[in-house]
Amino acid sequence: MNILVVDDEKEIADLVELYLKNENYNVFKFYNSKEAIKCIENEKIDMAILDVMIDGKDGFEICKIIRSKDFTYPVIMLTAKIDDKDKIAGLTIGADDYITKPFNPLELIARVKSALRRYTKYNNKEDKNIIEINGLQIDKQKHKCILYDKEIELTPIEFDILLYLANKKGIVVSSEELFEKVWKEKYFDSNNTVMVHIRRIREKLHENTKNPKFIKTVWGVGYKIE
Amino acid sequence: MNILVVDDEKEIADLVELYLKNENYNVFKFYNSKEAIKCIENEKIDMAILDVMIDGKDGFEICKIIRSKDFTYPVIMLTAKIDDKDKIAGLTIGADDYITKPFNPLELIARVKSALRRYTKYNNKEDKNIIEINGLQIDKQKHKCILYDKEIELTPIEFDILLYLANKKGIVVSSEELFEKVWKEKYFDSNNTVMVHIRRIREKLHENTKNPKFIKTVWGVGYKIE
DNA sequence: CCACAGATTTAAGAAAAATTTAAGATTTAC
DNA sequence: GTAAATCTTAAATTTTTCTTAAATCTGTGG
Repeated sequence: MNILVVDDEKEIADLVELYLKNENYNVFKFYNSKEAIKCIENEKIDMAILDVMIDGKDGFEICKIIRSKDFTYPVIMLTAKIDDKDKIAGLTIGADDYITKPFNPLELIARVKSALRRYTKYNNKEDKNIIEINGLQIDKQKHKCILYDKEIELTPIEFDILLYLANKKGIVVSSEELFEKVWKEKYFDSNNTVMVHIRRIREKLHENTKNPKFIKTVWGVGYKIE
Repeated sequence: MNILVVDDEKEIADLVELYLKNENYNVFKFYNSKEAIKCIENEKIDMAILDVMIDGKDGFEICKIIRSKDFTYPVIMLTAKIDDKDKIAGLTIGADDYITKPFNPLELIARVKSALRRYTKYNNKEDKNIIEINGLQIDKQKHKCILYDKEIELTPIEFDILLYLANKKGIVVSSEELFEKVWKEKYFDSNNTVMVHIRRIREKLHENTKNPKFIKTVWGVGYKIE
């Protein structure tokens, strides 16, 4: 992991470098913005730690440059101020976190790790938008359903039913509840439309009729997915 | 842990999101109440942080909606005012805590953690949804019965009978009471349907016929579980 | 130890719940 | 405005569960 560190206060920059190297990160350290900007263009950077440099505002500038070049890695700003407004300003130009000086070394490391964790996790998968159950992936955002790497085409209602069940993984849901949540209407008796949809979903998921793997029937109660 | 954040001030919402993500919470963030309300219905939320939005009162409304849908997760309100009356109003509609802006990030996180700790402790797993008796677990929500880590498949009536007995652990229940509670009908004489069900439950629980471990017969009175 | 009331077992038919099917209605997309 | 896709309805079918009733077993008091 390569971390860019920029601070015109030599002591601070050196200290940050020390802590990071201690954790086995590779550090590109600069005391001015000019060289740092070159580095941004030429090296593969995974994260930046920038001083806001109260007077010169170099830190903010560097952050803007990073984002303007479409790099998405995390940027942490260092500042002497403890003003919330400053934080807001920094964050709106694309910084991910803020650390006020003087900082606790452990806090620095914790935030660095946390930011990297988030970054790599986010860059790994479309994470939170996908629910995974046993090889069945439901992507809420893309409104897609993937079974063992093959997309299953579901109609809107089918998708909603499956999603509702998946969100309640393991919990039994009655036809009535399912109907009222998906249709947002009152349920009336002898309405087996939910059942027909369940049937079609099972068909599309290639469920074994006698022993479904995903949508299970709980007699006298409802359905559950697990 | 999924946390819903709603604030029409983008900077504040973004800031809250940042701090929460830093602590590895999953955040659903909205700048308006309309989408947020949809989210409440469709996602599994563990906590909400809402701006009171002094003028529009959207925050209060969202809180009311959450409670009206019987969600019990904690709700924290954000407000610029430091007016005690507002606090009282908020708390009476079901908010759990109050944070005044500008807030200290550490305070925010501390309150979030504290509220979640309280909530999850109260809602703790074996909570009121699982009854345990001697290695026999009855999970009402999942409608499951587990004996020594193996699931036992019970029919609806069997499940209800076992659950009724388990809820009255140690207390003797007559066939008549059992029938009327489970079937919700009047009991008539020479009705041995309850007994047949008891038999099948015992069979499924692998009860020793001569000396049942769970459902015990109290001669001339009824059954009890202990 | 016998009588007998209460409890259990059994199996088969009845009932209830879930599934399947297909046709017609509705919605959506072009 | 039409065709295709999707949804709803209703009836037939299948599956599972429940009830009944008769035969059998068991604990209790005389």
